[in-house]
Amino acid sequence: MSFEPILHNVSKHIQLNSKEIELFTSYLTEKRLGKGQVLLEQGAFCDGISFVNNGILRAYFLSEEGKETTIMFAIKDWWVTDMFAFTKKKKSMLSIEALEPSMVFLLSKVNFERLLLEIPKFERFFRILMQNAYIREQQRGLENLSLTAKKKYDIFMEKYPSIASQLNQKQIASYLGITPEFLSMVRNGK
Amino acid sequence: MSFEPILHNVSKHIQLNSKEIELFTSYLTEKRLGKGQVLLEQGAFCDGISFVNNGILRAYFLSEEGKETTIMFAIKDWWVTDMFAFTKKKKSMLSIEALEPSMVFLLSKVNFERLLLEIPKFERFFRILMQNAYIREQQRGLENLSLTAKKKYDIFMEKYPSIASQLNQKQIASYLGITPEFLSMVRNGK
DNA sequence: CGCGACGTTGATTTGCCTCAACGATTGTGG
DNA sequence: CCACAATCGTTGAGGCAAATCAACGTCGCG
Repeated sequence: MSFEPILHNVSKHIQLNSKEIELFTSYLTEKRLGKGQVLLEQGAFCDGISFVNNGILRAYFLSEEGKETTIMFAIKDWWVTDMFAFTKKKKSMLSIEALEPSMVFLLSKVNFERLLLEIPKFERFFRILMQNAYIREQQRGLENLSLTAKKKYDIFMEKYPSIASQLNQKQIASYLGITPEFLSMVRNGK
Repeated sequence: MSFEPILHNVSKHIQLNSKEIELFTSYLTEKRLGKGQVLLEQGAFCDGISFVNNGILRAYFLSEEGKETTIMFAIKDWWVTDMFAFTKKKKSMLSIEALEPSMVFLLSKVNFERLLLEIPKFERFFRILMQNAYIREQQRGLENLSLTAKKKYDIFMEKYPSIASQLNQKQIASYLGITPEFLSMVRNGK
């Protein structure tokens, strides 16, 4: 169990001394997920925020009509949670599942709050994280409103090639907000 | 020129002493905008982040084909900027205009950074702000991918009645990502 | 080997767009 | 205060992007 990847991630924005590192890592729980295993279930409470050490996760919303919409994929070096449920202490809107065997470090809600109090530098860290997440979501929202499926697909492939290569068509389609059948058309240029 | 509204906004998440209040307010610039006047122009550099004291602003993207997509409306007590351009020091993707005579307090990029260094509590404040913005955008993105125009309209009207009442149909349509003509259909249930 | 998930293709339908015409409302100069 | 233009909202005809549903080939895996 090496903390190197998560510490490297944190060090992108803030510097920790050895005492802080010790405290921070003591707040983390290692969690291993098999393929298809669920990290968070829609409707359940969201106990924390996870850093992906390795593997690949998918966060998605399942509508009443049974339609799945993928909110995000998370690979190595990404943080993932249902931020709404996490923040507002409401039941989760999203499910998060492992698409491949994965390992995450879970920072529980309680430990998250402790961490912010005890090492205020983490306010800065998460401020930057949230700011970037906000920018990404806004950009994606704009693309979804203004672009055609083909262009959205091209952008996705260009932006996240390492993610895309691990996904099947159904998963990509559910991220783009189109059907697998139509994605097939788009890809083969019919 | 009263700082009361912006101080009240800040006090929702952090407490400032009188010295900090003095420093903070010294970093703000009052800016008055006439109806239709532009706060930020697409392609220009984004000099700061603005708190809306009164009035109503609209942030939108203008595509090469001439199609406008509204990213957000901002009324009293909201913060608004092109977060992408602000953060990455790139040229602005968005324009921001006043729909009515408005007054904002501008916190310049330089002062923003100074503020974070000099009063680290503001890291917390903006962390919470960004976190909420992220949640909003993610939710909206989900709605846009999974819902029909009618439902999106209903949700918008329910969520932001005080904003909606100040908008004409073209503006609402550009926020929902549909044409004004189609919004007319939706409204009159044809 | 055979079954079930995955991808492809086609026919039909639907949600929304485009363009154009036309009333209603607003604003403005005389 | 009126006349007229400009903007705004409505309606309709026709078109296109994407959905739906169904059939079928392929492949990996028990």
